[in-house]
Amino acid sequence: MNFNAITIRDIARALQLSVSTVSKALRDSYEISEKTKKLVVEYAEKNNYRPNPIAQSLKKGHSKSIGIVVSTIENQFFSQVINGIESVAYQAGFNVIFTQTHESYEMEVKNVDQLAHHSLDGLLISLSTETKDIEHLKLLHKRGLPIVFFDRISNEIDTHKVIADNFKGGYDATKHLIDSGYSKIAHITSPPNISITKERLAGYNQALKDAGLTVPPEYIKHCSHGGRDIGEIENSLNELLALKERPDAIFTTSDRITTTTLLLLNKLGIKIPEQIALVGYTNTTLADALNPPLTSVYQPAFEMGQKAAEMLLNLILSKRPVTEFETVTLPTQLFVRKSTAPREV
Amino acid sequence: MNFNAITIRDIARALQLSVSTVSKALRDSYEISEKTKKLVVEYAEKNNYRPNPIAQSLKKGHSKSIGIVVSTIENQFFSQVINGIESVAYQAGFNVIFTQTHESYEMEVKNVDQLAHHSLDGLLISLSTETKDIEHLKLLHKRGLPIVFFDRISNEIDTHKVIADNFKGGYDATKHLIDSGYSKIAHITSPPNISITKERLAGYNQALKDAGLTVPPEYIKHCSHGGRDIGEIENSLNELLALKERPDAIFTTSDRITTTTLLLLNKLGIKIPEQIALVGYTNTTLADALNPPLTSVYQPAFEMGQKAAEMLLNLILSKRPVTEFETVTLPTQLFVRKSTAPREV
DNA sequence: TTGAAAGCGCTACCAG
DNA sequence: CTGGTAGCGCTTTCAA
Repeated sequence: MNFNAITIRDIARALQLSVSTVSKALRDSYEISEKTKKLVVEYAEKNNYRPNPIAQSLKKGHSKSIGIVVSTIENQFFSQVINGIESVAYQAGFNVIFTQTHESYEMEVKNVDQLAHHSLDGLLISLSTETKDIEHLKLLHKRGLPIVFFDRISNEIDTHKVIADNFKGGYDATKHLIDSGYSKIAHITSPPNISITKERLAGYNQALKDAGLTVPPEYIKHCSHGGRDIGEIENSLNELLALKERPDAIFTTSDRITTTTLLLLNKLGIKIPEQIALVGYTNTTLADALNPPLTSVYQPAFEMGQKAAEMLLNLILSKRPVTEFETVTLPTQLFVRKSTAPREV
Repeated sequence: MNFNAITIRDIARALQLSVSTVSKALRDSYEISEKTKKLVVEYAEKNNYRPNPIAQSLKKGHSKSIGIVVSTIENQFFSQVINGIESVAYQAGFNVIFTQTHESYEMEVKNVDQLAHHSLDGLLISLSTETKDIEHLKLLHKRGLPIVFFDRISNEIDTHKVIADNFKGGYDATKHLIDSGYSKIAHITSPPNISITKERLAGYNQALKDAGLTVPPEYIKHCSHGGRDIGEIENSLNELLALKERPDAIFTTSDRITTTTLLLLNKLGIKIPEQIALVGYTNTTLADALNPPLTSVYQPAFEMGQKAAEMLLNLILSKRPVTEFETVTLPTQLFVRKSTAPREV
């Protein structure tokens, strides 16, 4: 409150008391008489006094706020995660400060730096697709900043982590395609350096293997910017469609890649699932209303946010240094819809 | 940085200098010799010194952060707005702190209060659907907190505002339906107390009037929670469908109401637009991929966020009190798609 | 039960 | 050019 608010001093002066007495009275200290307390509290209330949290922060050494770094809020998955984070942070009286990397490593470093030096008590982060090196985080972590990873994590820092079961998500999606009669299954995904890509890809590969299927390496497309621009998704898709051995199904990861693929397929007039089936990771609430209704791998995003926030709060509030860390894995759900209807033979 | 960071004092001690000299050297003051500056700056850099922004805030009286209050981030419109806000705030070196009201007046009051007393430099707000009274904001505004309204605004506070052209959005949508051969046009919208509802409704009414059409009052449905729960949308829709004079088209407002209506209609097996046409406000990027592709009123959400943030920053950074305020109105766009295909007679 | 005073980290004023 | 000191608003010993 820079806008000339009433301070503890003002009320001390008005009541002919000392600053410390007022401070104690406000915090309901046992050292202060009921009478004085009442006097102070009433005056404070009447004049709408609020302690200046900046001063409190400076004194106490913490700011009651946590930072969030995500790639972009304009993605249902992340907005749901943030929603979850906010809900628990709010309950605990913590503020939430957030920034977006737009999948850029440089932005990530800058954001983290800015946040870290804006005195927050903890950091919640999902790495950008470009991020390979996490020195920027290691440094802060070493200096004592509590960090919890979610979604796109790194194993180079020993701390709490929350992820969805990416392997199973990939496995289930692929297996479902196989069970529905598809065998030439392509995969459009994010860059191979980030955790979720590897895990989902592993699930995909395992499902193929378990079914005794093999696919040519050209069936796996990595969008180096995680689908940040439509162009790279379009290229991947076109390349797949141009293959002599054209895939009969596609498994996509991430909201952006999934919905864009659907959009493009529709635009090209390619019938789903008749000409090509589609299953993808997405948290959109509109999967049922899409054309066709889209079989989707859904992640419990809200719960992921809640869990991550809880873990971070634990770290922050813990009296003694935490040395035991856990990685929580949340289940994904496969919602079967028309885009993967059993293949007609 | 509560995690034992290096302070200006540490470096003063290490270099056998005074605190003030170090402070000045760091701020590149003309009073300090080049030699000392170099010494200090190098030491600071080597030891990764960062000024404690909390202390700076306390000293300077501002925090370099702005607060955002929206109903829910899990709505493409708002996430796009926030995206816009963040982009300009970031450029200006401001942090963004956000909270959600979930359309509850009580939450709004609490959030505003919490934010306001968390020492921010300015506030960006879109009112909750429940909000009728804005004393909570008036008070802060009177005390000097810069506020900019966007989307759901109030005229009870004289300040900058950014809105989309809601009247025209409503008018265009309705006129388009009329031009496409529909005449029994219903309207499902938010509660009548919020600005956007009134404006869009006015546009709807005007378009009907201009076409010489009248509709029974039962054609206008207000969802008292702005569509926060599906139930109220479902009820409105069912009531409309049960009317003896059943509407042949529906105009909906807000992402939530629009997409839910589409979902429900699909579920009921009602053909769009054959049995009932649909046009709605929504900022979803998936309108083209919906079943059927949805004619939508699109608001320049990102630009709205940018504009609102710019205005707020102006207010914050302005040396002298601002007394001239403006209300910026951004154009909406009508994207015509299949859900309002010309009526076959 | 109350108050004086120190100090969180920084900036700014005034002396030297 | 450098340093001492006050003070932002609050909490917290320590005395009284």
